[in-house]
Amino acid sequence: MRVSRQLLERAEDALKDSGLPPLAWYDVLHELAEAGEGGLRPFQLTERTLFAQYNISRLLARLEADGQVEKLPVADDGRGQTIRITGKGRETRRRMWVVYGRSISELVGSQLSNDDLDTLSALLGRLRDPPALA
Amino acid sequence: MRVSRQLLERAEDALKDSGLPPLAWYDVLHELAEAGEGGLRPFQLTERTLFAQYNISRLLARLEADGQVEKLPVADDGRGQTIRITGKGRETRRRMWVVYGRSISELVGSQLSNDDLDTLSALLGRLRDPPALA
DNA sequence: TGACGATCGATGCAAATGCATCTATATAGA
DNA sequence: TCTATATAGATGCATTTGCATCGATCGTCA
Repeated sequence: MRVSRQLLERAEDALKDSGLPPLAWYDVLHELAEAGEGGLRPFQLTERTLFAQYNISRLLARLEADGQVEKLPVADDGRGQTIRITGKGRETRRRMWVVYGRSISELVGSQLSNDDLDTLSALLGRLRDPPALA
Repeated sequence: MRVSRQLLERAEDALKDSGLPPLAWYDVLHELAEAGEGGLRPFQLTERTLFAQYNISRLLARLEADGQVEKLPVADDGRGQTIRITGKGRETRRRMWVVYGRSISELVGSQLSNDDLDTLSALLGRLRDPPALA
């Protein structure tokens, strides 16, 4: 927990120092960029990013207000909408990755060998989707 | 990052379900309990917990308002104060640990062997206090 | 078809966080 | 000693989060 908090803080600081938006934006833009032109529904973003539903709702409102994403009605579900990344959004993501990627590389990559990284990744992977608490 | 967020969320949920305060309280109460009767200065808590200075300031105000800690003037520095945990604070920490400790054990302990835990701990340890970003 | 519970997404309000700044005391240097 | 600078901690204000709930549509089942 302490290590993750420290790394997160460093990465956020690096973005801030470069005048870029917070990591949360990156997480969403990244998922949307991977999703391509088809876009994603907000509830899919909620699942993939681990942000709470209301958090995604508001984050998307900010992203839309800033022209990073656009909201499209979805044909077969009157409740829903599809979120698609815009050109500006792709550009933002790219610029954030320059800084974020460098942070990861400096904070993590330079401290551990490739074998270490494989080991760490495997161990942490076993902690994903842990069983529900009793 | 994803794993840490998931674990953190699960632990917070477990505390909430038991009607207990958030993890931040535990972090501070834990440090203060370890410090003993001598207590700690707020800036020491800032260093140890990785909370921002203003965050500690307000967290301590809440803890004091709730009787979990007490603020004492400190002899040799008129600016400062010493924070000491109260009996109630120790009791809160104890009750939180029952739930928090069980979460750790279920979410982490049950997934990894002792050797795995040693390995993980060593790898993460090498990521602590990373070099400043360029 | 009509009623009912479930799901999608938004939002009012309270609490917490982040940022900048402030007050007060301490320390160092002329 | 007097002044300048640094450090400890608090706080006003804007933004974000958390919680509960709402409105709207969907799916199911009588």
